[in-house]
Amino acid sequence: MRKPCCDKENINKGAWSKQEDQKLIDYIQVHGEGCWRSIPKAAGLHRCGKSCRMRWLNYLRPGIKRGIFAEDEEDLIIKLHALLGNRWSLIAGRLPGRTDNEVKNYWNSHIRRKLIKMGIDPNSHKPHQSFPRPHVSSADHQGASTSESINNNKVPFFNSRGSAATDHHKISFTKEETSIISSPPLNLDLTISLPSPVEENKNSDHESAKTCDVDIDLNC
DNA sequence: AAGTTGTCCAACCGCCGAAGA
DNA sequence: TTCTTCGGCGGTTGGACAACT
Repeated sequence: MRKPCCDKENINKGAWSKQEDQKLIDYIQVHGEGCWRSIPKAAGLHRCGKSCRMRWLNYLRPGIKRGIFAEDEEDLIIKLHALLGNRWSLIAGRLPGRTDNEVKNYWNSHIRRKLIKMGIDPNSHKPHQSFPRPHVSSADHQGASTSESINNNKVPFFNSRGSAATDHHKISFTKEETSIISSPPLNLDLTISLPSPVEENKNSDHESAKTCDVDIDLNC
């Protein structure tokens, strides 16, 4: 039996009060982030260390962007989810100021539903077999790349507005992410363009770099 | 106006992997 | 090598509020 992360006695639960927030902010501003287990006691909070960490990282940390997601953020979440699955921390890492919790909530409450409505399986990002395919008029998928990807039996990325995405995101991935993307079980049906010779040279100059750039052709 | 249902989102829970003893 | 501790992550819950009947 695993020990609880903290003593359940004398531990506050539920919403944080302003005083608690202030205590945590004050403590971290002075001492910095550190041993979360010891922070509650040191800061005079009757909270679990994990709870303090969650509160700080998701709400109190400077630079947190609150409020509704922009269209491009939403589109990026969909695309990243298609690539990474439910790796909310990785996805959030690509959205400056957004937290994994927020991205996860937004996915579950908005995007998931929207995709289902569109007849797209939110897990596989492919048209759901039990759903009727959304009717797409010929005007809806103009552009060679869209029909091309369909002809190539590739599943187009749909953006959050119900149309095929037409932008061209350049996304930089860490080595870990790249290995996730390229691992066989994930059939992600990506169209990845080859780097230009200039970029190739640039990359070879920085072989030790921790990230590599993958141009994902999201034109559908 | 009151009751019911749906939605949102902050917070909790439990599991996992890394690090250290 | 094994055990313990801790931080981090993703899934889930439950309260607050809005929309609907």
